[in-house]
Amino acid sequence: MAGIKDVAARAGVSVATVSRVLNDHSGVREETRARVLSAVSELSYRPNTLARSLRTDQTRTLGLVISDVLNPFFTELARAVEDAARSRGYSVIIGNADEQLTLQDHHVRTLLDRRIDGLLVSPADGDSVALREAALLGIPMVFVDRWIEGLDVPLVRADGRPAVHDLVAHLYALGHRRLAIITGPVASTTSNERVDAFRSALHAHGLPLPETFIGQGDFQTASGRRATDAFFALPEPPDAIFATDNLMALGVMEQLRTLGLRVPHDVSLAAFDDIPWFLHTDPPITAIAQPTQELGHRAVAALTDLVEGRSAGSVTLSAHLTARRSCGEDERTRR
Amino acid sequence: MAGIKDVAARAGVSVATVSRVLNDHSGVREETRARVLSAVSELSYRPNTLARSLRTDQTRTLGLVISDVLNPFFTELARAVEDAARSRGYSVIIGNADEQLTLQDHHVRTLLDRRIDGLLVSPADGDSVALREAALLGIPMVFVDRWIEGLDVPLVRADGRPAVHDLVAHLYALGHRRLAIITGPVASTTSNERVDAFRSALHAHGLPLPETFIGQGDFQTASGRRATDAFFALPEPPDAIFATDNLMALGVMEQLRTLGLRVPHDVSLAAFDDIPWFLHTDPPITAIAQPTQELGHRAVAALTDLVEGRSAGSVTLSAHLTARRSCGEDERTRR
DNA sequence: ATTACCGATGTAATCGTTTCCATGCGCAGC
DNA sequence: GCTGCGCATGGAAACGATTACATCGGTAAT
Repeated sequence: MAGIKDVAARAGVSVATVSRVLNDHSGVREETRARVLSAVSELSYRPNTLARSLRTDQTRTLGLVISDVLNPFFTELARAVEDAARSRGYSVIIGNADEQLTLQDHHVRTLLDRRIDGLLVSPADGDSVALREAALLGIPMVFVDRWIEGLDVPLVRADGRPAVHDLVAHLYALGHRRLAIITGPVASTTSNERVDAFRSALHAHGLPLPETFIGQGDFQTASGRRATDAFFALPEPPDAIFATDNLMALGVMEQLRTLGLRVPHDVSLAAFDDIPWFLHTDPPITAIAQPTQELGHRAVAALTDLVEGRSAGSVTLSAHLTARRSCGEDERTRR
Repeated sequence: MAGIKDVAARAGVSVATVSRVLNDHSGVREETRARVLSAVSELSYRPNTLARSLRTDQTRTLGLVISDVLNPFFTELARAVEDAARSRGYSVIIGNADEQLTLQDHHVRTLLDRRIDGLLVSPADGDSVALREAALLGIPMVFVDRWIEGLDVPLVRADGRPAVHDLVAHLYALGHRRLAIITGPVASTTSNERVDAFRSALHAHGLPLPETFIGQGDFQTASGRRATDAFFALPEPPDAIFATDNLMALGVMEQLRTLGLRVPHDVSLAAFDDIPWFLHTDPPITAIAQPTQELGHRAVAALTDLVEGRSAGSVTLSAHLTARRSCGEDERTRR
């Protein structure tokens, strides 16, 4: 591949001049610029970003660490992030942590080794040494969707609590009284928020939330299956299940099918995070939808602010309930 | 951030020695190595990969360009690729082309600018200047799933033709005679293969494939909706629809719902690419499943072979039909 | 006519590594 | 007591860009 030297030689100028043209600095005679430009295209020269970044100490690259690419919510988020970044002239490198701390830290380190300009992260459950270090080092960083307590990092997320209250009210109105929830990983901030909101909403309706109705999940499909199994091993199983993410809702459906139970006849189902398929499942699933795209855009906006030396604050958007048939029929949802 | 010089100073050796320890070259006294190593950890030094790559001319990074991250098939593929690459000590940078040639070329160029060691690509429909150039430049490159005619690049894919024949036989056995198909982009290799196989299978059963039963799609949800609309504007609509990817199948379902039609009562539906949700849609959807994970692994194996100077050939795996209720009931699919 | 300045360009240091080559030292062989 | 050799280490040149600083005509101001 041709280097800047080759271009300089071909155009009969010094490398400095070529560089000036490439970064359009002023003070290059129009005719010289033209000569350089044609040398560039004749050699189909492309600058080596490694060398450039090494010298300038900036990569115009953002790192995005998410906990599970296979989760449609994160896929959509990643997509939105990439769009927003590209329109600002940044590229994005994605690291998929698969809900594992070690993998997450591996990606954080790899990204820092690549000298990304900023880090967007939706941290997995638990304490991350790498993230703590990065924050201390002053790497521009923004949390999206999930966060880690005690770190002074801006957070872009949607507050799901009002929507969870709406969901509980909806279930209550439909006559459900034995409501169960499937959580994410123990220390997951989003999951905890959803569980707390669920508990407080139940309380407001005078309903209990027994320990046995809290299924321990990990945001993965298999845990939805296990929790469902446990619920139906109880003498008095729940009459409604709220899965705190869409993959676990899939697990619930899989297991209900195995157990020969029908939704909503035998048990109702609702999920956090709405996805296109929920409209076509049997039955369509009631879900709480987050403004995923906007989350992505806002997060990138905040991060680039930080990267470019401006300040950035946290952003809280809101989620909303989309009622469908999986919780039983009522006036609103009948079609 | 600490550099190799700081480590050298701290350990009281030269940078050359530090480098030797880091890349564990032989010929460093055990005691010196220990001193260096402790300096490294005291300063929590991490090598600057930009500088390293600049010097060594290798990044241990693979580029993956796919046409649509939001398509579950590609998400799963990307995931498998990342896994396989990581286990071989490579990282992966993903570029999402969104089925647009210009975006695809943008990503290819960006990746080459980053001096990735090799390129894995599932090209979008049409002629790609950037890919052609890259191939000519001798960048190690492997196609996965889709390919471009006339380029001498190894291809890792699944041959869907036998499974398409199985599907047609299945539909025929269930009494369907008016079979329609929704294609991908016009020049898409995979889509063409699926259409050809479909046509030849129909022929084998003595059935025609009128132009009006070929819906022009683009592998995106909206095109599935449009094609469905067109089919049902016909005086005699089809009694079975085969969508050549899962997103278009989603579009078909959306539009059928709008039109008030039921599957499989009013029309049957089948899709290429199986995804977990197909088991839980109403009704469960008959699909042709590709060995996605293995595709990803094989593709990475081929690419790393190329990168590391070995030779690599094309790989063809096979896809298989998974019959469910969306084409009507029969012995096999009843449960 | 001298000075001062400006606009266009070149020279060379620099970024953080790797790696070729040189150096110094101890020891075996003669 | 040399010579030669191998081992551990250091010095310095790359890699390909950016950029501070120097240079060099030419023109305007005095």
